[in-house]
Amino acid sequence: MSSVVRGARARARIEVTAAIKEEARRQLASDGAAKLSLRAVARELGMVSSALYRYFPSRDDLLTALIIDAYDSLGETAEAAHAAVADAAPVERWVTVGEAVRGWALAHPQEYALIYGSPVPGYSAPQTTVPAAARVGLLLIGIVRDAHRSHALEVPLLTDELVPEAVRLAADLAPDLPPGAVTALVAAWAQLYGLVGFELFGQFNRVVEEREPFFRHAVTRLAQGVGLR
Amino acid sequence: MSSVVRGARARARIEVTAAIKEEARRQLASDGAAKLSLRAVARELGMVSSALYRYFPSRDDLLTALIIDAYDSLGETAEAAHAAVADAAPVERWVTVGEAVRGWALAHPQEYALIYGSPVPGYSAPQTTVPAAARVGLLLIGIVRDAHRSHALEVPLLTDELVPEAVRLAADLAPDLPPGAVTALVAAWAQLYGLVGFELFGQFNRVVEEREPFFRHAVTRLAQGVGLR
DNA sequence: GGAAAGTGTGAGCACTGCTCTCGCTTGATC
DNA sequence: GATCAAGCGAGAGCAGTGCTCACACTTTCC
Repeated sequence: MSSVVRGARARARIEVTAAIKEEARRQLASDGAAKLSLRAVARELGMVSSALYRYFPSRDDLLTALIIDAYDSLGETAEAAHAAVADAAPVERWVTVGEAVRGWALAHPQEYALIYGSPVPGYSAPQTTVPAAARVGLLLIGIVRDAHRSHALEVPLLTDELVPEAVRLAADLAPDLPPGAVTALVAAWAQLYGLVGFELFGQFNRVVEEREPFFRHAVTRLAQGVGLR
Repeated sequence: MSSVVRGARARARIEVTAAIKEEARRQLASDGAAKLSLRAVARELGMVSSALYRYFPSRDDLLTALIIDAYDSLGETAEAAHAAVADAAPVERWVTVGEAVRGWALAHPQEYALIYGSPVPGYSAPQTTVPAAARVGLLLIGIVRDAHRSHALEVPLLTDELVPEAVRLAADLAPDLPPGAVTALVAAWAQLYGLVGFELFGQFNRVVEEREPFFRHAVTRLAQGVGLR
């Protein structure tokens, strides 16, 4: 992809594409993914609906673009929050990332639902979304790796029944970490999203009163379970 | 509500209602909640679409009925699995319930997405669903309570910052359990669904290879974190 | 038996995603 | 600099959706 914008037409295309995504994001935030309507977006932008298909070949493609943006926005938020405490103790770094994820989710519920709730049924996220989706995971791996390198990681034990190969990530992204740590890390990663999802989707209504301290407590224990101290 | 079916008309109504739900469930399972169409259900049943509104005043009401059924089906499955190991050690009972939830989710992905994924956007589950939704939670509470009564529960510690009142459940459903146990229980409950959701919605693709032993291991550690032995 | 309530019919409204043809404008090529 | 293809917007149109309403018919209740 060339970074040089060749002419007025190319520049206009970029602007219109951005405007469409912006308006779509607005409608997504206010009404949810199911009610996101191409026609309504076009109407709001003062163009006819068929013109919009010059920019996104289908509704699903527009949604995919929004999903990637959402992953990036979440990843950026988490990375920024983490950067502010990069030199702190591992547990604090972990908790900070967890709280950043929760904060972003509460601020962008529909976008969170789009990426971590049930994927819009009948639609499976294409491969393009993978790199953007991995950002928070990589952040967590980095924290555990740092702890391990400075011998501050208490490696969790593996049950007998669990073969180390169960978590493929070990061989791919974190070959330097012991299997027990990777396993615990992946599980904690998923569990973090369980906590956020339950709060966001109302499962904690009439159950958990003080959400924020509860989350901080739970996510701290999650960090300890991974072996961070 | 009278349990006596008064006449042919009342009996027919029950049958038609059941047939609608059955066909709707079929379409839900095959195409997902978003593509569930009243007209298609009616078509399949050989009736005109407007007739269906005599039974369910709106699409959302039909969805609500399916949600309640799904909660009940999940609860029933979990309870049945638990009953088979009711006399076993607390950890085994816990793991059995967890595996039952996972098994049901894998067998009914769309229904699981309907109740634990993002709720269908623009639609918030009415109060009617609450009792059905609580069944698995009550099961888990029962396991912890039994362990506590037989002095087999290692009560988890609470961090200073977390006030015991944070988890309101303590005062309502399990006043006999210590706050630390209730807090850990609620967190573990949410985390269980994080594990199931990540597997179901593809987040473990290219990450976790051997799903079943991984899940068993993670959910066992979850039980231990609650204090079960 | 007659009034009232319940049930199915078909037309119709407003909306959706998407396609296709038509012209206009832009921009690269000869 | 003229030419010609590619990019773009407009508008009509198709098939589908949720939902409403007036109408007829049937069952139930008084």
